[in-house]
Amino acid sequence: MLTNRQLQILQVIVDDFVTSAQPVGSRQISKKDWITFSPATIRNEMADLEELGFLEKTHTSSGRVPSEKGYRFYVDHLLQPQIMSADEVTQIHSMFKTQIVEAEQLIRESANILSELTTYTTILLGPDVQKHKVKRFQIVPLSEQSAVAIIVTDNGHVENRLLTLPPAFSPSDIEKMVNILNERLIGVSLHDLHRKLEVEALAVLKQHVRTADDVIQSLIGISSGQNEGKIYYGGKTNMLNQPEFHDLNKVRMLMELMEKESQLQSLFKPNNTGIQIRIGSENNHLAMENCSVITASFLVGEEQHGSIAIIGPTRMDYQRVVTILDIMSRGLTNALSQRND
Amino acid sequence: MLTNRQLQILQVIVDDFVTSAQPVGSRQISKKDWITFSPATIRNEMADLEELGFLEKTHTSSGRVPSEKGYRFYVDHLLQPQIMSADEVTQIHSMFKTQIVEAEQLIRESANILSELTTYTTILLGPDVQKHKVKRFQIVPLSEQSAVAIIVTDNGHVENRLLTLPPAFSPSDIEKMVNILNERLIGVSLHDLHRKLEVEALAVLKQHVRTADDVIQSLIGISSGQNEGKIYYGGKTNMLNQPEFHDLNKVRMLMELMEKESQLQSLFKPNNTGIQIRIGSENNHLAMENCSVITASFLVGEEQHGSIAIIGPTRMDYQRVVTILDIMSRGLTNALSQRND
DNA sequence: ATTAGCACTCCCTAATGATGAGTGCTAACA
DNA sequence: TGTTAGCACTCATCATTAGGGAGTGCTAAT
Repeated sequence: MLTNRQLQILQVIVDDFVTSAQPVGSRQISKKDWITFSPATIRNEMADLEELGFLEKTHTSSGRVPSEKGYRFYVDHLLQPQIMSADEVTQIHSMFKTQIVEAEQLIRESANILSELTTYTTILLGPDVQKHKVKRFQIVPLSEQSAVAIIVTDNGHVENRLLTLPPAFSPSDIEKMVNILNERLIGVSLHDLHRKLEVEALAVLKQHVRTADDVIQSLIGISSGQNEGKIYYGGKTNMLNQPEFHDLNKVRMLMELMEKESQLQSLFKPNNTGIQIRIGSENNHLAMENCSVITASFLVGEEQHGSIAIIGPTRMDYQRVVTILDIMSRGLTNALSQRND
Repeated sequence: MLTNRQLQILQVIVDDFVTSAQPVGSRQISKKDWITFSPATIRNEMADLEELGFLEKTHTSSGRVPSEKGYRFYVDHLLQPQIMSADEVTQIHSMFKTQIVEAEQLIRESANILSELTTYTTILLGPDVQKHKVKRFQIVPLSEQSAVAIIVTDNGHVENRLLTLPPAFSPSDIEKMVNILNERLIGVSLHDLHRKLEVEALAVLKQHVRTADDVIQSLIGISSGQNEGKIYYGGKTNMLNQPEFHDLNKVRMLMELMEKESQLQSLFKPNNTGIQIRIGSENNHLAMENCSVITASFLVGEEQHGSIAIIGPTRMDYQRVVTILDIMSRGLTNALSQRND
């Protein structure tokens, strides 16, 4: 177990390093007026803390830098709720107070405000579309050969796809088809739709409408199309301001990672509710070795939830981000759940 | 007017510099086996070309580098159609040969292939939504208080927006409303829709449906929402590989520019058809001082068109990009116009 | 008109040394 | 016994220096 003095020192080192990005030395620590012991004592304690794995040196005669284990300990035991400036609180709340506009607009705005306030990068994952349930099918013919299929889900999401109609596919065929689909598939989640279409609907439709095969195939495409929630970014370029990303290679790896939408879910989605912090290698990804991710989730309606991830260097202002994220996720839950009652 | 020899030298310098990114000296030029004169002669000619403003030196005793004027002359007079490798041609054509999938998918894919083939960054502006014409209105109620309004356009684009219904807005009210809208507004372009809704529809609707005010206001929101075509990116990180972007500040400026969707239209949209090249300061933007943009447009259906922009350093392989872009824009026009017949 | 030769300029790199921040250790102190 | 002052040592950083090399401009010879 760490002594009280060691806790103090660890705390100062993390706090100082987070703001200065410079290794912190014994002298610097001793200057804090609530630190009563001398640099020499601090040096001894630091040597111990290093032996225990909480601190590291960048070279033999440098000051100390928190190790991953150090950060981990810090966020687990040393985090203190931060007081935010009145301005900032207003900035967040004002967003939620405005007449609730389009949900998407709100989410987009949130991502921006978050990255503005934190100076880090925000990734906001919209609720998983797969859980939405079908509310209505619709097929709108465009010409002899083409039409648009539309699926409206229970919470207002709209999926659509262009269909190529088989020759001699009449308007009445379309009507029949839409009716059958609406009879049988309302309430089915998009996730199940794929299978249901293939197994049940296809058989029934064939009885009523010839040449429905191709059309159904296209419809199936809708459900399997984009199978994850939408992704919103905020402050993508913020990371370029962090000294740890003056290395172009790191920047490139990170950017490439963020372009690959498929990976984002696994990397940035929290595995349960509440605020979660993943530090450096805990992210299990080479490009994120020097990054920490703080995630939170918010509710949309009753079941569905989106998630927010803030990505910064491991030398991140954890306290601040945690408080902001907490306020923000609650705010979003409020705003997005009341609209669906 | 430039002598034949000067033309040759300018051409070699641009070609060499484009591939090597190093200032090219007289000795290097004389090594080309179709160059018959000596380094000394070349030096004299280069001095003349510099005086004329086509070349620059990075320092007193360096080789020469093309100036903007040099590039401009090069693209205007020295560009020769490039022969592409069979592999590359196949890669492009194979994309168009596959069963025509979703238009959006095709465009997205194009952006990726383009940036892969060119090693530069691609910005692809989808057709201007404002020109689409309304094909069908639809309002799908979700609950007592909310509904989704859907507008399908003539070429299959779907716009949608959540509506908050006024209290006691009955299903029959919705039906009435949809009917009126469909009667009056089919064929109107999204661009005009805004005004028509405000001026004509509002008045008529008020007569038939009380409390339609708010709903109409929301509908108006659809048309004025995103008023430009969709934007697709390809190879955003490609520029990081170019030596001229080893400077983090330039990278940041460029990235920030590309995030600001509002600016993209004016910067990357060609002002008429055909392939256009804007070099360095011709882009009229600080962040693009060291960049060139090559743009082309493609047709979707009869009137509408999207545009492609390739962004690279001024030291860009103009010949190659121009040929690729030409193939690609024709291909896209073909693929996207036949589907609408 | 072209070219060989040569002095000159300037970038780039590696080597050198001085400076200073910070440490670990030892011995003195309370 | 825990704390602290003192000191030798390490290492990054920065400025300076020197050598090498690529390339030019000029002049004189062809």
